[in-house]
This record gives sequence, C-alpha cells and structure tokens, in this order.
Amino acid sequence: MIRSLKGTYDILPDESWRWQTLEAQLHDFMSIYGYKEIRTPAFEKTELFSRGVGEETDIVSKEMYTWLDGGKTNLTLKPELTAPVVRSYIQHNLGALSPVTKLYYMDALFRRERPQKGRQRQFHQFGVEALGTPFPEADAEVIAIAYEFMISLGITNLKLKLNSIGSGQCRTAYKDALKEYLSPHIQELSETSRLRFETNPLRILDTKIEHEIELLGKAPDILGFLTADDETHFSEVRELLDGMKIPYVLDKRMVRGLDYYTRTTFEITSSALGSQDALCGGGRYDKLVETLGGKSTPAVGFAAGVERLLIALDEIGKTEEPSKTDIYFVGLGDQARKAGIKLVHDLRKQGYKSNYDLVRRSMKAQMRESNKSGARIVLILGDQELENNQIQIKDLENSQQMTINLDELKNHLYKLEL
RNA sequence: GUGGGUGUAGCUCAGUUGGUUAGAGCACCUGGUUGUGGCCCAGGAGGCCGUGGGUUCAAUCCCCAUCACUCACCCCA
Repeated sequence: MIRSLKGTYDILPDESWRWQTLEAQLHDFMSIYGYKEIRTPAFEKTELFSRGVGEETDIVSKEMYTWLDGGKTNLTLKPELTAPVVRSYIQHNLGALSPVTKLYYMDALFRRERPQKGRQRQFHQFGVEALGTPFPEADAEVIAIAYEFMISLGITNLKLKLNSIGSGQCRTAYKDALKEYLSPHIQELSETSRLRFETNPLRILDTKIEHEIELLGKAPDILGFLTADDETHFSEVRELLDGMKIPYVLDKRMVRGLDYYTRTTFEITSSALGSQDALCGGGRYDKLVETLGGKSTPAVGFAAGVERLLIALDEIGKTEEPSKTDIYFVGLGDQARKAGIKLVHDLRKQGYKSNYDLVRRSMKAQMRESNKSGARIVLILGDQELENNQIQIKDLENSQQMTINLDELKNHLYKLEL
C-alpha cells in the first residue's frame, strides 16, 4: 500500500468542512480590515530563502526541501511565506500603487522536521503583511488582526507576548554587551548555546535550560539598548494596543527565529496546544525588502499556524457540521426512480440540497439513508403517486407525512423555508 | 539528528502465563412480511494480530531486526 509521506496527511471529508469554515472566516475578517489576498507559487529559487530568511537559521540550514531543477537551477519548496510575498511585491512593484500595501495569504508550506503534535512537514499558515510604513500604527494594526481574529474564532487562553529587538545599530551593541556578560560563564553554557555565542548570540535568550534562564536573568536588557527612536516606536505600539484594549505581556527574552526581524516582535501562544504552543508569530522587518533587492521599504506582518488553530478550536469543543442535505428522495420501482432523478435534478437546479439513492436499495434502506443524511424532508414516490401525479412529503423531525400534488411541491418547499 | 511510547477489524481497544475456529463496542450491510427513518432485536461482511528473521513440536504472544505511527528534545506556525 502506498501511504502518505511522513509529516503529511489527508484532510478527509469529515474534517474538510472545518477548513472551509475557517477559510471563509479568514476572507471575511480580512476584508473588514482592508487586506487583499496574495497567492504565490509553491516553490521558489533557493536563493530567495537563504538571503531573505537567513543562512544561519534552522529553516534554511537544515529544514528545506531543495533540489536541482534540470541539473542547474537550485529550487526550494517554500518553508516560509514572507520572503515569497516580498519577492512578489518587489517584482510587480506593488508599492507604486499606494504608499501602503496590505496583503494576506493562506497557504501550504514545507519544512523537513520530525513531526509531532502541531508540527507537520507540509502544513498551513495564514498571515498578513503591511508593507510601506514605518509607523507604529501598522504594528498595532497587524497585532490587532492576529489577536482579534483568534478571539473571533472563539479561542480562549490566548497569551500575546510582545518585545522589541531594536534596529541595526543597537542590536550590534546589545550583542556585544550580551557576549561580554556571558563570556565569563561560557563553561556553564550548553553546547548549542556556545555555538550560538559565535553565530547568533541573541538566540541564546531563547534557551529553555533552567540554569541558563537563571543566568540570563541578570544579563543586560535589550530594551536598555534601544535607540531613542526605537524606544519611542515601541512605546507608541504599546500605547495603541492599550487603547484598543488588547492585553499583552512584555517578554524581553522572546527572540524570533528568523533573521529579518527588527524592532517589534510578537507571538501568540495558547495553553490548548501541546509543547508547540505558538499559534502565531510575527513582527517588523524593515530591512527585508532591501535585502531582497527592492528599495528600502519598512514592513510588518505575522504568520499563524492553521493546524494549531484547529487544535486549539478542538479543545474548546467542536462545532456542528452544517446540514449536509435538505431533501432526500425515496423511490419505489423503476418508473418512480427515473421520475425521481428528473425531480431531484430540477430541485438541485433551484439550489435545494437534495439527494437520492445511487445503489438501488430497498425502501427501508433509503429511509435509513435519508435519516443519516440529515435531511429535513423526504419525498416518497411510488407507482400509486406516479399514476395520480402526486408525491408523499414527510417531515423527518416530526414524522408528519402527507400526499400532495406534484405541481404543488414547490409551494410546499417554499412554505417550509428550505 | 536524538530519546520515550505504541503497532490486533474502517475507528476505539480487549486477549492468549506460547496450543488448534482471534474478540467487544461503534460504524457498515441485510432482515424483523404487502411501500416508511431514528430506538430495539436478529443475522452478515470485514483481520497473513505492521513486516522480515530467530527460538520452539507449535508464535499474534518470547527474542532480534526493520518499518510505520505517536509524543518529546532541537527549533518553530
């Protein structure tokens, strides 16, 4: 038997309606905020990610599905969505149409990791990017979208974590200060932390090892290194969030895994998830457009994990699947079945969700099927009714049944508000 | 890449201290007289007990390997 690959899975009919619902909610929500959808290809040149996301990140260094196309071009299944969106933004010069470009997406992405709860190799994210503005209003709007969308879905136990990692100059200064603080303790650090000490010291802040956390408690504070401008920006973001009554906690140890972030970073977690508890992560990336060859364009955005959202929604109880069918036709005998097919065809053209038996089963079986289908109304047609141009109409909720003239069927259905 | 757990029916799981026809619940199918669902009752279909090897008179059970799934680490959505 050929099975789906590790870390990939099928969304089966029992599950797919939840995805459809979520997608519909997303589209509605984004139109309220004035964001437009963008869709980019499933694969890109590898260079886009190594340059955009950062050579040293885990994503680029060990998680990408990369191959040589036609023996010469290095391609990669997208492991991340911001870089492709920015690539498209530059390529089509979207910035020329308006000072601010507000985009959203929902898409599949690919990372070669060991799967676990809330982590697959092919998974889905939705997210937004607001390109073209350096102002805190944009940070606040993007954070508000992430937070309020989850609230609107009914997810509880949300925790919004906020931080600022400053911009260029102060980051360099902070890195030095952090290294200076840590260097006398370098023997106490774990192997990975020692490696990061050389490659990317900020990531040491991410550690989950107890004694390292303790050690870092006395480390210099990144907020103390922010330039005056960075500081103003950050406090305005907070002020705007306060004004919108969006609750957050400051987490100065939160450093996002991708290289392109500047200033504001944030993350939303939920205790409904397992160990992979981040529902959403994002922040400002003022240098990325430039890095990818566009003109200097400040921007801010986030991405959220769709599978994780669905897990969180599971925890608060499943919603009912919307009714599958309204009308079920039960036919007795060849003539009636044939007449029924024409009748159902007609009803379907009028938009009624209607079904009939495709395997020529007994009446009892057809009645059972009608019940299972969730139909409210059963139409029963046999030789007797056929002769008299009549049909039986049965309400499955109260078991009331009556014989009506076929010509009056539409009126009856209309009255039932189906 | 590393570690733990688990592989028996479509699903959730029993079970055999190694012994001949491997079980339950749910789901599915067919019936319970003439053309009527849900509840109930009866019957039925559906398993190389993950795969390969070893021990044994005998393995679904014990041993080894392997694969898959799963959770966790790393990291992230």
